[in-house]
Amino acid sequence: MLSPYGLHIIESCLTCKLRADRTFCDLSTAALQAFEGIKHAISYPEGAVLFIEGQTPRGIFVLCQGQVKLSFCARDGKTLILKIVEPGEVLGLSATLSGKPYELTAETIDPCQVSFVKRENFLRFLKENPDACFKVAEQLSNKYDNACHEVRSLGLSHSAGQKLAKLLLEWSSRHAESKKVEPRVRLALTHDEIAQMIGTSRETVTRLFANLKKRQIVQWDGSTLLIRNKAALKALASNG
Amino acid sequence: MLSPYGLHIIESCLTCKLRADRTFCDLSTAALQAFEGIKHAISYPEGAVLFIEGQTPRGIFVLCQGQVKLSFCARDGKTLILKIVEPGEVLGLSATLSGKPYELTAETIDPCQVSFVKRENFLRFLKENPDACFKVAEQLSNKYDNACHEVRSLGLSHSAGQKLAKLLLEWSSRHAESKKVEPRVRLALTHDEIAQMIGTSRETVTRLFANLKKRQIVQWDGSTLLIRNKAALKALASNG
DNA sequence: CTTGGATTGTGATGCGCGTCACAGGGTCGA
DNA sequence: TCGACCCTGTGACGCGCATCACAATCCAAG
Repeated sequence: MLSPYGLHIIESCLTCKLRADRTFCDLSTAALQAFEGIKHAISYPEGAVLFIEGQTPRGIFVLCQGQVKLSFCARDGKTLILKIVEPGEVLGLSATLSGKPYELTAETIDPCQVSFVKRENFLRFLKENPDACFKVAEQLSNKYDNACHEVRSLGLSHSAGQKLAKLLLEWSSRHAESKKVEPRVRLALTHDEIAQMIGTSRETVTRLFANLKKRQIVQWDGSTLLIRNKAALKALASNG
Repeated sequence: MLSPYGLHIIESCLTCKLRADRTFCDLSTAALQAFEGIKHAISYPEGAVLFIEGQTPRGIFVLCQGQVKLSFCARDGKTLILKIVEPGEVLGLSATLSGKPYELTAETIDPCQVSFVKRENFLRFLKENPDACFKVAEQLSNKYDNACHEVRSLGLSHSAGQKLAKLLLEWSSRHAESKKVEPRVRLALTHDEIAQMIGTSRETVTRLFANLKKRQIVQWDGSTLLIRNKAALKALASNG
């Protein structure tokens, strides 16, 4: 079945084949059926905003397909990207649980399919399904761990170059097509967005990449990045 | 009863009078008894290390009394303090749940009383006590929220002065003795530690304080800080 | 009271990088 | 095919702050 934005919609969680790979979705049969009863499958185009930091939480969004950008935005327009979320992660979880405002903004960067659950339904669901509650704790652990890494990177790095090196290494270990000595990373982000991920300016990113290229450490191949000298990159990233 | 380090030890969670005020500890009777059966009450002197980032998780530490410093440490010795933990918070929770290494280091800055629970016991306890599991999720929400604030502050601030202003305002809203126009904050931290909280150098903190004092925005009174012009401080902190 | 160690206060210096400004390319729609 | 728009590349300039190097205090312990 095709949705408005060209997605192949997964109709039901009960028959979803991707479920086993996903931390949260792999629930007991009973919990899964309860979840199926309260969730709404929604499709979003690229650039849609799921929620904005500061809003009172309406509920959670389980990302089924597509990618979502999580970011903080300052009043002067400056933006900081916390991470790009992959399918399987639950968004708005922390705020929905605590009732405090969403702490960041979630915006799709692809066409996305999402399972939305209203706050009161979700809280009831958790009370009635202990195993789901445990999964939620696991999800939150991962989120916390992730945020801690960002704090480390932002707070302990000595230079923008160091932060960029760390980011590239992280990508190569997460998304690389192979575990080879020279990993390739598909990269759909602009220099501006990369700058927002490491808290620096666009020009600096451009200059850093130019430098890395000159020193034969990385190389562009269309929209994929080839890391030619992982050791050198590690040296740049080290300490912190 | 007095412990080695001059603490008034709370013998049992079942009779602990502070329980109701604390997010995690306020469990159902059944859960509380189960918890009582697996916890170990431990006392630490000032400067004791509960766990170090990178260690495989041994279990959780519920802070009953005292204060604990959570920090990241880079290989070059540079340190970043994430927060000072107050009683009631559960430490090492995320790592214990996920099995991943502790993401930061926890060190007492007071004599502390702690309830320690071994990892396997704690996980079993959670499986058998759904309400505790929910409390854990709440705790993790708070931790995540907290980490997000730190990311915002580190990543979106334009200057060290801005970060310091934010920190002082946060303290004044959390620890101030009164809600008055000129809040007082007890402050046991050195300039060096404050620098480590906002990711800057000690000298910068000294200079910033000198500046604030000259402009009559803050004022020292022994070990308490008096905020004389909260509006000005807010102006300095704004944006971000 | 004295001494030694931690804490605070200040000047000088230099580099990183944010910011402004503008010049190519690449893409898409009219 | 042309213009509008977004992305990338590069130079110039200047501020913020890390760093080094001491001096001035403060405090606890002998």
